[in-house]
Amino acid sequence: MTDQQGRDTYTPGSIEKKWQDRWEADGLYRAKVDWSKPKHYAVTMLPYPSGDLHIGHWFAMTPSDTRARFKRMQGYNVLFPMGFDAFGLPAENAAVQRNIHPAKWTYANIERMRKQLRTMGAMFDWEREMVSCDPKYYKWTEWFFKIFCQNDLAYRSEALVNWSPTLQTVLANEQVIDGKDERTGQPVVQKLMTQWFFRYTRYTDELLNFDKIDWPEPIKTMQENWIGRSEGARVKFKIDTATVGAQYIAPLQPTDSAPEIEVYTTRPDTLWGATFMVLAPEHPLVERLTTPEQANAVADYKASVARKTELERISDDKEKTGVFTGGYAINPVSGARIPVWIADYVLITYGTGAIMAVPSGDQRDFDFARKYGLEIIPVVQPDDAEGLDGATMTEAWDGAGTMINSGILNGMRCNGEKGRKNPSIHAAISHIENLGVGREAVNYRLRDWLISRQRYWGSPIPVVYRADGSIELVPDEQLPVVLPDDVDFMPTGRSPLTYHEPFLYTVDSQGAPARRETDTMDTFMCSSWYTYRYLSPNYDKAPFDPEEAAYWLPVDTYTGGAEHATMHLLYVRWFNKAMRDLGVFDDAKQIAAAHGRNVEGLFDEPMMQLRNQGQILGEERDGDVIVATGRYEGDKLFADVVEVIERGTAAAVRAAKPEALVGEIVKRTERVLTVEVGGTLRTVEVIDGASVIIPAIPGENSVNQLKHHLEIQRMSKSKGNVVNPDALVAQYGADAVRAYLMFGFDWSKGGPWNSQQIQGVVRWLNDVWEICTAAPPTSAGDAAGEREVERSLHVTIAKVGEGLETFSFNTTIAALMTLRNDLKAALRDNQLGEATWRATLRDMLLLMAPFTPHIAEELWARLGFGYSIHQQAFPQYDADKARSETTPLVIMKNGKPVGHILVSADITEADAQAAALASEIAKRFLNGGAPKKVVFVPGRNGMEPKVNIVV
RNA sequence: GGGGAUAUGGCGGAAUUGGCAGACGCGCAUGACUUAGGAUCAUGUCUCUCACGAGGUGUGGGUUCGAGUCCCACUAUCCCCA
Repeated sequence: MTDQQGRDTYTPGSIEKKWQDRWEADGLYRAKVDWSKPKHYAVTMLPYPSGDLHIGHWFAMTPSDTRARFKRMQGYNVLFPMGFDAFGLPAENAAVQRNIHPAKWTYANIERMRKQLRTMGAMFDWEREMVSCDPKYYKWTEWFFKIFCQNDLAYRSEALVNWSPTLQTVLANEQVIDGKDERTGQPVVQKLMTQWFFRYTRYTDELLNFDKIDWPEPIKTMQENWIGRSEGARVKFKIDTATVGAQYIAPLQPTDSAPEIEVYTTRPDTLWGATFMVLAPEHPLVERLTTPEQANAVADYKASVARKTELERISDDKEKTGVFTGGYAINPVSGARIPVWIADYVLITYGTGAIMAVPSGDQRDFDFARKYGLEIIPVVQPDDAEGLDGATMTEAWDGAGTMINSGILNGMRCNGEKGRKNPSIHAAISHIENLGVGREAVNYRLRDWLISRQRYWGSPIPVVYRADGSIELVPDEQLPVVLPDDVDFMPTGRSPLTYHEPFLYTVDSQGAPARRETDTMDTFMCSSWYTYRYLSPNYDKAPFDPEEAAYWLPVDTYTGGAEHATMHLLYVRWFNKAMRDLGVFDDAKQIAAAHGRNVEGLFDEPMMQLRNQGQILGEERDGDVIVATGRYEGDKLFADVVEVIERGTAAAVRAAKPEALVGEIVKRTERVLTVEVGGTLRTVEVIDGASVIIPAIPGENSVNQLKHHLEIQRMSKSKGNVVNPDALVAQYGADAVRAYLMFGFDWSKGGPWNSQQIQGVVRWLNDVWEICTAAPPTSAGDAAGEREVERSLHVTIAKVGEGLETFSFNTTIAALMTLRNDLKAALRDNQLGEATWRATLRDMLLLMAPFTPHIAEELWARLGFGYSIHQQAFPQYDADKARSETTPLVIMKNGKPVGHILVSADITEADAQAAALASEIAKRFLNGGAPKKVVFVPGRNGMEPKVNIVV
């Protein structure tokens, strides 16, 4: 397109596809091992192929691409691959609901997303693409499972699962809403089943060490809390068989080992205050402890607990419930006979599944004891209280104080610290170890990684079960165990593998009949090693080619959402350590050493630097303007009629109905609306059964449909607030979308989409286009003006280089816009000669190339520079050129700036103080008096020098 | 419940070791060019004040020559996990 002057106008549609095709045809972004160059391996978290590229993908990937491009211009050999996390539940749901095979659905989505991803203009090396549901990928997922099994990193054990009695199947956590199956609404119960686990806990201590990696502090803190290391003791409580004996439903036999309940506690010093015990209802000793009188109560309670989710069980806001088993245990230090209860707030999967309850020291135990009338013995006396009495105390005390009622610990100091740093704990551990009733122990909140999924669309577990129940791993030469294609998705909710006979019935290595494992692996398993597969997605001798790994590993920069802090980002670290210890990196290590790389600790961590981006939310919108009528109680209106009206008619309606409340909804919490009426906020509660009238939405309306002001939500199709990147690219071009996503947000925070603000970058790109496509200036230029532009350019080079290094994309584009402003002003004033104009545009385009690769390449070509701009070096920063000869000297009075004078940029402290004191500004407030103090702040990093005069 | 974070104009957001708060942009206002303007250009835009000045980064304290930034207490909001 051309404008009135016959010049081309900027039409991204006509240049972007052209360059994308050319770059691909030329293999411009192929990354090949080149030991003569430093490498940079950048990865952005791989997408799930949901079928449509989302603006969130653009927000995550294009800034990562920009930084990878920057690294390339800095001289690194950069690998920036892309792939698909292609196993998972949505494909299976599509199969059930729409009768499409998961593979077909997934591959169609991948094909579509590949096309969409190409419109980003990113430097992905597509020849390295991996797809996790491809048998040549999951062959190695299975292989990893095998080597973990062979090295005691995988084992079978029981775990609670969500079991649907109606469907006779297991449901994933995300399929269970409020304890019910999200599709059928039928109740779900917790059931113990045998499943596969990885020994996550093997590496807990190493996972707590972050010395080698540059990861965000919040992520490290979250991983630490997630692992939850605590120090304390394991203590054994004997069951009181003497007093209850054969009354138990399942009496202990003389041959049974000593009946004991083991607990873990971080506070062994409070052992004397343990007045009862609580077992998880699923604890194996419960049956043996239950007396006939309590049998019905215990059975009923267990049944009710099975219906609760873990979340419901441990949330503190609900009242604790429990049932007495009828059995007793013996407190090992005090000898007291204490009752044993079961309660839902104790989980079988955590610790030993049993706790000693110290009501005087733990609020949950305290509440429980008060509710059921159990004894409370205070054992730590706070310093400001005296004569604590279990019968009258009102809350538990877990702080510092003096030990009381605690035998040999009496009078000892409890300093409130954790572990052996606390003298009372230190003494208690020694005591119980001497008595032989317990030992010091470290406990982790982290549990082993449960990888079994009762689903079809996942990597098979390469295991067969022989007739005698023994387990055999499928031999390597039979890998991968392939998912059968010809499966029926019956709407039972069960995995079709469980009734696919050719898959199910097989033979073991001796030819004897055996059954295949029908569970598949957690998809987090697939995404735990994809960064290695990128290196050689077609390699068939190992998960990756050691020649590639020796050069590229580890990942230098990993980017993605912080929501993966404790799941994916911990799994990848665990996996990497397991791989290292099983020798998976040994060949790569040798090759790397042969090339002179320092291999010490090279494979200890998978990703050296991690940065997180935030999330793009739906666009903010205005709230509904409503007319509410009803009954006032003070200032609050209980409305029985709420009607949404046109914004413009509010004043008229207000005049016509003075008794009604008319205004915009700024907030809504359930049925309570906050309504802005002429600048003041009013509260409206919409009563039960009130009529809500929303003319735009026909039919019956509910209070939940009222829109409130600035409502920001995650984008979703049902909310109708999805921002479609394809449409934006068609309208503004990929470069503008890339630039806006980087400019309009703090990348680490994200925020609500705003469809207006993209105009800023659109204007920027139009300006750059015009500047670069205009005829060269004919003026000879003006030395001072050219110097200013040169200075502005070098300030920009510094800011862009620094901003890209630190992922500060928004300030970096702001700097480029400032350069645009300076350049435009200089051109308008005819200050630039052709040589300076050309040199400045050259560097400006180089600075823009990582952000807006297409327009930069196009203008680069039009200005006659050689293809390709993306193979050029980043402009060299020259501090002398960025320097200005004079600088404002800020004069401050008591720390407040009051004005400035112009001085030489390299002014000395003495000169600056003298100049400041002599200035008219200072004289005015000094009034001839002497200053109390004068502080000089030297100028640095582009900041002006300052003189603070204290009066 | 546990954990992580955030709070700055009408809006998105800047602000290096504490050193001119509001860069850059959106929007808005005024003017110009136009048949027209949702295009473009120019100027302005934290608040109060004609001005001189004064105040100002969720609230209340503190440290400092100087605090958006550091410390203490509080309030509100968002995210994650179980």
